[in-house]
Amino acid sequence: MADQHELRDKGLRLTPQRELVLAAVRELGHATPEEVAEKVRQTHPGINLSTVYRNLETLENVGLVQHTHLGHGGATYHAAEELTHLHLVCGVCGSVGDAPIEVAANFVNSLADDYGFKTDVTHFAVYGTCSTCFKPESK
Amino acid sequence: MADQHELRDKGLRLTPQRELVLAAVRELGHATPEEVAEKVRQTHPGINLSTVYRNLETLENVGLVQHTHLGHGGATYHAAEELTHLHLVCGVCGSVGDAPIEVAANFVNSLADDYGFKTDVTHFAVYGTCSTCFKPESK
DNA sequence: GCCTAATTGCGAGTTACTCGCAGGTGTCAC
DNA sequence: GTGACACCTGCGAGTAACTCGCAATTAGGC
Repeated sequence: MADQHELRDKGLRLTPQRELVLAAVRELGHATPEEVAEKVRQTHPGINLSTVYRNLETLENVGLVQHTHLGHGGATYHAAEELTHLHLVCGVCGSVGDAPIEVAANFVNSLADDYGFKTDVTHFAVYGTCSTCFKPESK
Repeated sequence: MADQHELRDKGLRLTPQRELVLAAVRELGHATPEEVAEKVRQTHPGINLSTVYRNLETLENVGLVQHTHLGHGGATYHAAEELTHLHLVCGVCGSVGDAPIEVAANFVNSLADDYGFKTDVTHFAVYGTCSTCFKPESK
């Protein structure tokens, strides 16, 4: 773990709470702040929700985690090194699927060429209907 | 306006408040529930925020308006007939640009072919950095 | 070990909605 | 035009998800 390095470089400290928040994000894959808090409480019951929110923000500034909007409204956090796929959110069943970012390569390039817009495909989910829900349920 | 038709078909009524909410959405283009409420209050000051929220939801069920996630968390509403473009949200300056849905056609097709996922590109914004913010500001 | 600034926990405050209820009012039937 | 009913509205209370200020604590450099 060279996480300390990332933090210290910015004059930040590596506290037990911060380590636990980062570990929780890494372990959970996708997680809302509340889920992270719950996970952290398993090993450090006294941790405050504010602390979780603040650490998530701090870790994001440092670049160790990133947030994504999967729907509803709240943000979902990921470890930065996991962000190699985009999210397919099904509006019917609510499931979240993954797809490699390469699928969007052409799309990203068109946007860059035609609009000068540099897209971060992983930040927002891709909304639609998954194969399971789209197939006419017989009837 | 055949809006009445859409509503009555589902046993719903066309009240003045409902009409105003729909008119406000059409006039504003993109609007948050609060912006809609403010707009409606210009001609009908007594309208309640709950009423705006409920009507937005009702109109969405009927298919006259749709909501999109442009960022932050809250939803933004559009008249259904206006949803012919996708939104390019700049993470730096916060501006919202438009691009025709055709740009995403290939992307949507790949997702459909490879994952059976039927994408609704307009539901979530496309996040990134706009041309203005991306160009190194001289300096 | 000491000192300073970054952090934490806590409680209060804010924002954006959501809900239940009682009275009001479009619509349809006649 | 009149009546009746179910849909709507306004209102106030309630909730979820954060955010903030502050005093006490503690990581890290020396």
